[in-house]
Amino acid sequence: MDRNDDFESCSCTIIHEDVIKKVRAIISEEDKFYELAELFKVLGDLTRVKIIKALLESEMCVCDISALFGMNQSAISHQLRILKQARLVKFRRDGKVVYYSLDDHHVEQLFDCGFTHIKEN
Amino acid sequence: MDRNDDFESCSCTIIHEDVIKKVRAIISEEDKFYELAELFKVLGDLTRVKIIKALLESEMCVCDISALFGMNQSAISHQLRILKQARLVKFRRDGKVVYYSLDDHHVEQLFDCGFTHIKEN
DNA sequence: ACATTATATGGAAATATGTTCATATGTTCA
DNA sequence: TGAACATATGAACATATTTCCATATAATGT
Repeated sequence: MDRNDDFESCSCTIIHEDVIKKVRAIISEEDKFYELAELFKVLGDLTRVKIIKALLESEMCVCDISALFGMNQSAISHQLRILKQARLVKFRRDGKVVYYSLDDHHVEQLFDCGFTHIKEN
Repeated sequence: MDRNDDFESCSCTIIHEDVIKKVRAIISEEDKFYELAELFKVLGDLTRVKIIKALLESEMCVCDISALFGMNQSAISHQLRILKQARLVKFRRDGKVVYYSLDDHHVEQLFDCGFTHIKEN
């Protein structure tokens, strides 16, 4: 079952070269996975998850969100900027007030899928 | 300073109370969203994304993964522990070798959904 | 028992991240 | 024009994260 092959980049002596070869292609797609990881990183923060969840219900201004979560306006602005850069939210300005809303409907699907995992464990 | 006492952390005077009321329920579900954010946080790292992608193809031992990515065995072990704690991977021991494999098939769906978002932007 | 090998783990260092504070920007209205 | 207000942003700070190093643990074979 085990193959003893020398492989220079690892000090281990037991390497399954057939497996490595099969899976090696994913390294060439590293950029793709970097983007995916970046997306998940954006979603990997409680404040941002709550903002998205709130925006699933209704568009909201920065001040509403700050009030809703009892958080600093600055903190919310910073987080909205991250969500904006990830193209997850968009905004419209109405006078002094800036309203944010979701820019991607896949987020809901991602959330549902995430919850499915959580519930199964 | 006139301040709305209901929302101590926000000094804004224009608040859309109806919107706040509508969305307020999500605060009571904070634990749920904390778990979701934690899941996304685990997926929000390139090394872990690559490990998962690799394990989608085949079960692999720690050494294989280290060799494949040209990374320290210790780094891989630490990352596998995080994935294990999130119940995303499982392992079996065969002598000295520990083989890791995926423990959740929803991950693939999450990845697909993430890629859909990335492609649309 | 001892050496070897694969993996796990604690600690340290470098880096990344989230929040707050102070302040800037942009808009409205007197 | 200038005051008031909503939002944005840079800097600073505290905390979290990732990797590496050294070493521990576990399994195997001599």
